[in-house]
Formats: sequence, C-alpha cells, structure tokens
Amino acid sequence: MLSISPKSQNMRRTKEEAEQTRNAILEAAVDVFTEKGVARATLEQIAKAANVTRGAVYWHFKNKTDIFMALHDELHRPFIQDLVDGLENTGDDPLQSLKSYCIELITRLEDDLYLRRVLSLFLLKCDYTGSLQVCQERTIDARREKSEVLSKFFEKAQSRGTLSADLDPKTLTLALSCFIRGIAMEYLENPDSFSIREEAPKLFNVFFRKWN
Amino acid sequence: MLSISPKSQNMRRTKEEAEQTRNAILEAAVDVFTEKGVARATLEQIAKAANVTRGAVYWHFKNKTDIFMALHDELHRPFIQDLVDGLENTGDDPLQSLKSYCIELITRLEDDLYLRRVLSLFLLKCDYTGSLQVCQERTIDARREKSEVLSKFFEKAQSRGTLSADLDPKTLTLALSCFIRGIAMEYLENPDSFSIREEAPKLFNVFFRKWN
DNA sequence: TTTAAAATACATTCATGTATGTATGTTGTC
DNA sequence: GACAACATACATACATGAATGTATTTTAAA
Repeated sequence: MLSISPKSQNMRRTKEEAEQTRNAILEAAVDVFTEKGVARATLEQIAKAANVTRGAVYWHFKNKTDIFMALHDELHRPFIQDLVDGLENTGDDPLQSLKSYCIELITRLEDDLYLRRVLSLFLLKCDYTGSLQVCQERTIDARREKSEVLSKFFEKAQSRGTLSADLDPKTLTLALSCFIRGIAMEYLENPDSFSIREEAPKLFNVFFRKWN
Repeated sequence: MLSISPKSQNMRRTKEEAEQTRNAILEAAVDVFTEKGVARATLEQIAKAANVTRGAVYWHFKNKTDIFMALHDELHRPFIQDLVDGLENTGDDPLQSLKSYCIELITRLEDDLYLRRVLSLFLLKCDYTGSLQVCQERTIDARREKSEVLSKFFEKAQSRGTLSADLDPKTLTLALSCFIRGIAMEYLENPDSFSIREEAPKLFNVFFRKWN
C-alpha cells in the first residue's frame, strides 16, 4: 500500500524512490495474488494496485514468476529461518519449550494479519506447477534444516529422560510437521471456523500428551 | 486413458459411446490438470489427451470450470462419503478401530495410484480462488458431517472409559483432521520422502498414544 | 427426417513481452 | 561548480500469440 511520492507524471526517481516503487509493487502483488490467485493475477492489476504502469513492473521484474519468487525469497524463507532460530535457544525442558513455541507460532496466525495473508498466499493461493515449481524446490534445504532441529529437540528430551526411548525422533518430527501444517491450512482456509487462540493450546496439549 | 473406438473420423456415436467420450475427457482432464496445474491446463490439451477435438469438450462441458466441478463431484465427494461410511461400523474398541481406519486410509495413498493423482489434484494442483471457489464451499457440508462422525467416535470412547474425560471430543476431532490432512499433503507433495506403509502406523501410534 | 454427437472454422478477447520515447538523476571532467 | 555524456526509472505504444467461446458444418443414429 506504499504509494509513491506525488511527483508529476514521468519523472525520474532517485534510487531510494525506485526502491520504494519496487516495494510498492511487491506489496501490491501480495494483495492481487491473494485476491485473484497467482495464476489469474495480471501484471496490469498489480501495476494498477501499486499506482504505476506495467512499464515499471517490467523494469523491476522479469515477469510474474519473478515477482512471485522475489516474494518467496523475501517472505517465506525468512519465516522458516525465523522459526528455526526461535527453536535454537532451548530451555531446560525441551518438550515443554517446543510445545510453547508451537503454540506461539500458530497463535501468530491469528494476530499477525500480514503473516496470515502471506502464508495463505504460499499455501493456498497458488499451485507449484510449471514455472513456480523451482520455488518449492528451493525450500527443500530449509525444510530439511527445520526437521533436523526438531529431531535434535526430541533426542535431547530422550537423553534427559523426559521422552520415552521407544519413540523414534524421526517419526515425531514428521508427525509434528504434518500436524502444524494441517492446523495452519485448516485455519487459513477458514479462519472463522475456530479461534486459534483458544484451540492452539488444546491441540498441542493433545499432541504432547503423556510422552514421558 | 480410455481411447474411443477406432471408427473413422467424425462419426456420430451412440449414447454409450458418447458417455465413453465424456469419461475419456474427464480422465484426460485429470492427467492434464495434474501435469500442468488446473490454471495452466488448456481445453485443447485436454481434448488432445482424450483423442477428441475441443468441439467434443464443449459439447459435454460448459468450460474448464465445469470439467473441474464434474471431477470434484464424481471423485472428491464420493471419497469423503466413502470415508464417512467406513467409519460408521464401529468395533468394540472405538479408538482402536478409528486408528486402524486412519492407517488404512492413509496407506491407500501409497497403493492406489489413481487416488493419489486425484487427491493430489484437489489438494495440490489447484487453488480455489475465482470460479473454483464454489467447489470447496460445496464440501463444507461433507466436512461437517465428517467432523460429527469423528466426534461421536471420541464420545463413544469416553462413555466406554477408554478415553480420558478431560479431553474435548471437538478438540480431538480438529486435531485428527489437521493431522490427517498434514500427512496427506506432506506425502503427496513429496512421495519419495518417506514410505507411508512404514510411517503411517508409527504416526498414528504417536497420535493415539496413552489417551485412556 | 430429425437430431445427437461431434469436427471444423472463425471472431474476439486478453495478457504478455518488447520496443521506443522521455525526462530526470548521476557522474566524470574541466 | 558548471556542463556534457550517460544511465536510470519509468510511461506509452505496439505486435504477437494463445486461449476462449461461438457459429457452422458433417455424420450417423433414432
């Protein structure tokens, strides 16, 4: 929703202003993508939403895929990284802090409207066929890293005796990943069907119940 | 992959044969949708894959959305109904039979290639914006029904004392729904990342662990 | 003969990409 | 520090292709 400075038409921008238009285009793209879906979204619509012409869009980006990938790089990747970083500083009770972190993470979906829009965009408003396929391939590394961090969590809990040794950390990691993803999708698809603030603690209580 | 009978070009079909071409178009649509994604799929591609021209396609269907909705009706809805039906006949141990059913259901994803393709189509290869929005709205009823059946399962388990009374059946239902969905998506997205046959029992062992 | 089940032909729309124009910022040079 | 030379940041105009929907025609079944 950043609108560029009200200079008269066709005036050359400074580097700063150019950066602003670039951001304006990206933000407009989030809006248009979310409303119309990535596939049906038009560069014309994006340009109009950003108060520029398609010329500006083509100056900053190669095409629609390029815009999507820029968004993916600037928003999706940092989100996962943020997630991994948050998991690094473990407390004295690994399972408990993991659970708290999951609840906190999911609860953000209800509070942070922008995060919700962006995540909804990447999870619901696009399909990763064709030219967008490379995007999800790029996140493979991030996902693997995330899995490894989670696994270490469970291993740590086992070594401290707070988690039964007959449970495979790999399985628990997979289970938790699926669980989180399912919750996110279910909520994003229909945010009014339940309150995350109320349900998230209950849900993860179920998941983390009686494992020791 | 049904190819129509090898009569010479442009021959009028009987009612049966017309029904065959309709099915051929639908099957071709599954293939093309899955490969290209619904949005990027072309009626020309679908027609070619079904060994007919676009004329035949437009004879049987109004447009691409109409094809998708036909597939949705003929494949997605029955799948959920099948799921609900399978849950109706409860054994003496509700939780145990529910767990078995979940494992069986998820395991079908590995065995039934066609099911995998279809589910992948509806979960991964399309976004429900624009004209496809009505499709998911139509499944709301089916989903609600599914949730009610699951809830009754947990209530039954509670009344038989095999499930702790302090767990809310509603929460458990939501949790299980999210869990199943997450597993399905994770597997469909990358079927080679893990073997469902091996992991499904473990995963649901985790979920259904020590609830009594 | 009529009509269902297509094939074929045609018109139109629409998004894309590119080419070009243009005014201004920027930078080196004297 | 003024000014030329160039680059940048767009807007505008245009060409193209591709997909769509419809109109017309063809063939054989009923």
